[in-house]
Amino acid sequence: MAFQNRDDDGGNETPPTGLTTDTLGKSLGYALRRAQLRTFDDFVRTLEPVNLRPAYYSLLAVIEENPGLNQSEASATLGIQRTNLVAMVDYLEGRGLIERRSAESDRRSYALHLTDSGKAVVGRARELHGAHEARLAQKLGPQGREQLLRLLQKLMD
Amino acid sequence: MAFQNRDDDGGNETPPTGLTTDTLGKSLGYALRRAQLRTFDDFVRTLEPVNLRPAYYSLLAVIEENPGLNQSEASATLGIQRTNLVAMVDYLEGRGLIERRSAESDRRSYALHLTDSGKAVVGRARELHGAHEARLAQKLGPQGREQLLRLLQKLMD
DNA sequence: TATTGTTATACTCTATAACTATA
DNA sequence: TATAGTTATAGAGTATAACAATA
Repeated sequence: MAFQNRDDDGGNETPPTGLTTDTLGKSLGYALRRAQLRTFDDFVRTLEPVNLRPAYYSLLAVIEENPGLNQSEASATLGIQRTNLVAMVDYLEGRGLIERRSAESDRRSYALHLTDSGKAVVGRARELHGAHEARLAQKLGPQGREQLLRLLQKLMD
Repeated sequence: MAFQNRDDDGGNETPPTGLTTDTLGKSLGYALRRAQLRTFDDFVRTLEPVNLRPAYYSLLAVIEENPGLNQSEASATLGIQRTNLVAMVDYLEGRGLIERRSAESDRRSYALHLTDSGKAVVGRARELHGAHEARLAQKLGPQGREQLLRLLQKLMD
């Protein structure tokens, strides 16, 4: 830590300026945010070969695992607003990765399905995702990853 | 976990739909993102009494700890673009919480300082921030917080 | 030449209100 | 009445290019 602090303290940010950031350096919320942003950034670059943003990949993955679900179910599962999901579905449908099939049981809703092309893309994306997760696991160590998952789960309660 | 899964697996999201989310449920990046968003949301509400967004609070805190720093230093420390910091400084100056003093050594830059009003507000904000951090610590347990900080630090390497 | 602050701009993500067609 | 999908819209947050003043 090339980062001078009057009083010793454990985990701290390492700003490139050499300035003091005691308040933020001691903040768990801030550490969580910075780590998430850096991890997310790596993931965004990871998915570039398939030209998908993380949210779009997550939508494809949910459709793959729950073929025929409707848009309300997809948005609720992903924590996205129904209204904001529309453009995402439009986009993926425009790329020919998914399709809206009119549901026979409820004529208001669409059943979402992957196309063959979509299945191929999500398969390739899943490989890239796996490499990203492996990179994180390597940083954390074997049991560090499980520890982190458990602690993050506690934050969700 | 009121959330059926064919195969047993440890840490998983708990979507309100009952749909399967194996890919996302096993993803550390996704867990990190969801936990950060929830934590951030709590922090946003925490700061409402002082009418400050988290980024503005972090700027006030950095100025408090490094009085006289310039905008480039502030933006680099916080990981914000210089260009995007301008409106933030404008806003806080407009509220009378900080001031731009012309730096004698370098006439291009401003020295940022808290006003007396700014010191009072950041003091109150720090109390609220402390309550937020205490809430997180309670969810994680005594040593859980330190574990999490250490693991997040590993992600930053 | 390089740096500080600045403006303009654009793109993504997110949130709300209101509409339609169905249920 | 309520729900599924949709449109319009607005607010954050973030990113790049270009400029004037100063170093």
